[in-house]
Amino acid sequence: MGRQPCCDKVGLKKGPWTAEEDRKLINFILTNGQCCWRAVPKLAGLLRCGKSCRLRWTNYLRPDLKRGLLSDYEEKMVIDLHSQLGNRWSKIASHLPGRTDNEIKNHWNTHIKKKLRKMGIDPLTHKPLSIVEQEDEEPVKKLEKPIEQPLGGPTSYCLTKDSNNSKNMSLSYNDQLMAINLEYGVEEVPLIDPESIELIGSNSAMSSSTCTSSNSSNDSSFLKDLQFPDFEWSDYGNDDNNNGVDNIIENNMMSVWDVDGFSNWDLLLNDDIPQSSSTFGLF
DNA sequence: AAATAGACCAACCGCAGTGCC
DNA sequence: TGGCACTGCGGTTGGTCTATT
Repeated sequence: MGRQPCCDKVGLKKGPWTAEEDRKLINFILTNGQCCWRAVPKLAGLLRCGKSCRLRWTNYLRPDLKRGLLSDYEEKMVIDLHSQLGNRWSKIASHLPGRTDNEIKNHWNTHIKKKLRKMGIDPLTHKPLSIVEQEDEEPVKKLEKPIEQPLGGPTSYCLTKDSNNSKNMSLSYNDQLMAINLEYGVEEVPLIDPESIELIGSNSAMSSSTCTSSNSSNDSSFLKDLQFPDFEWSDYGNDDNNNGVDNIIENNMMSVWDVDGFSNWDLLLNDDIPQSSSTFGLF
């Protein structure tokens, strides 16, 4: 017996989400928390399948998401992690708070892959292309899965803004590694503890540039006005130097992140904190 | 100004994993 | 133990935007 489809697709809407749909979904989750996704569309009055709702929420509507391009530091993290974990995007994303697996995957495919190739590094194996080509000619030697190594280990690269210039491209692999160690130090690529991730609670306006969706129907400006009480849609990941962490500390921000993603929301919702409260929950 | 190509990214698809009955 | 429901994940698609011709 075949498996039932995740939802009855007849009459269900597909494609880009409208602002109205976003609003409904956010209001529903803020009011009720996350329950079984299958029931969400019905209860929220949406003509979407539960899966679509979950995806929309986790990849776009969650208030703890950073928007905007990945910083150099985040890119380096992604490369390091990819060298250890391969295409396990969700695992990689778990080390980059505020970033989704989808976002990282897209960024990898559209930016990082190209940069690595320009540097003469094979994005699949994280080895110099010359070596990979040699190995391709020797089919006996099978390419192995990237070996698990500490972050900052020999498969990490220096991928700074000038990594595209010919100077860097001409570096040997060993020189590149040396450059990495000089720039960051081998021990210096920390894993970010998810528990330490916090969100801005100030009232500064969200810059429009943080609304990166190119889809006009996804105009998320309304998100600012939504029912997250005095909640700041974070743009701390959007600054040039990724000094967001500093901003977070300076702004006395509060943790909204949790391992399971939502226990804090649940706390908020269950504790009868008034919607008008300027305290966005202290955890 | 229009056409085309390439880049980007949100969303979809289908399979795998997990937990419950 | 097997079937089912549900969630999570990674690969892929397709629409939109931007740059180039």
